[in-house]
Amino acid sequence: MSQIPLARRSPVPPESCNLAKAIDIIGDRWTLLILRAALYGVRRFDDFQAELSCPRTVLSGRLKNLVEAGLLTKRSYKSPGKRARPEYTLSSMGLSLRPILIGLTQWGDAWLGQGETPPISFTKAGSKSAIRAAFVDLEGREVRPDQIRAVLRG
Amino acid sequence: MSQIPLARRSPVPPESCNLAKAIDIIGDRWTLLILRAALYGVRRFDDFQAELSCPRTVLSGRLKNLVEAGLLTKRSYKSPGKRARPEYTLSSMGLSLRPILIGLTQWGDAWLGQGETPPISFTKAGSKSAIRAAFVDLEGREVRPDQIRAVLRG
DNA sequence: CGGAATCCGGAATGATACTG
DNA sequence: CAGTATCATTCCGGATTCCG
Repeated sequence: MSQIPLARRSPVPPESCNLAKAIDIIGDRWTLLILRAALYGVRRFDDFQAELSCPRTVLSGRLKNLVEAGLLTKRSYKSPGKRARPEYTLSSMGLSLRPILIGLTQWGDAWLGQGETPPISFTKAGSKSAIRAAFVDLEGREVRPDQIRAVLRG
Repeated sequence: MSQIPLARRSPVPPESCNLAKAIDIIGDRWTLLILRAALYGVRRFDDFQAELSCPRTVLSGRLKNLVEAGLLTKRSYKSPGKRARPEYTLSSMGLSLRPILIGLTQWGDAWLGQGETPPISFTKAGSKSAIRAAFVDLEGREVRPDQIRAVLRG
């Protein structure tokens, strides 16, 4: 099944791999669900709380971590005639996770959806055909998974 | 910064979203590191353990979960003249997570790498130019992030 | 080598209540 | 609304030991 050649260790130890650092930040259930909600436009504390049904203490801590990590920006927002409220919006760092979260959603649709139609799908603006996560070369053309090669720095 | 319109709730509740199900399976630090190692060819218990430096109990539990979830396949492997050993290889379900893990690696390189050259990069076979995670339409042409539209089933 | 069983201490969770 | 404070409970990581 696996065409991957046997190895005893990975070429890059987890400590020096940026994937491990990324996992330290977002490799958490609540954190990922917060980012998911943020990508759909949720910005306020109580809205996150209603969306996630998680303890407020947990939400508070995760939001703080995400702000410190630079994925969320906390600022105060005042709608006219109302008092100011804090809101959490995605920074460009957080926004750039979008392809990954959409990719993971589509992976879930394909493997965990039990044959049902996905509740949400993604298309190109002005088109009706679906898009999917993939790899592209410098010219923006798709590279098939079996064409991918890992190159060590050296 | 964020062009995402304000929303009070996400269009799909987390319970019925396959992203949430996916997060339940892989939204865990050790699990993601196991999958990372597996994608680089690690297959055996003690090799995973040396790679991750995690308690054997933890590794044992995570491997079992991944097998039950269908991401890893456990089978017995005998090299000639030696006794049979169990080995864990990625199923096609697990292999299909590759774009996501590579995408997350590149996200980490871009935002967490502190300006250093990434220790590992990815190219198309027979080429030297880098590839990156992106979205493509049905014809395999890239779709820019600002061109992505979410469509609800209905 | 590849686990399972046991145990412990600390961290996270979750409920509830309180405050500006 | 947007948090903090408190607290019981549960869970998890880590070490150790044992076994086929």
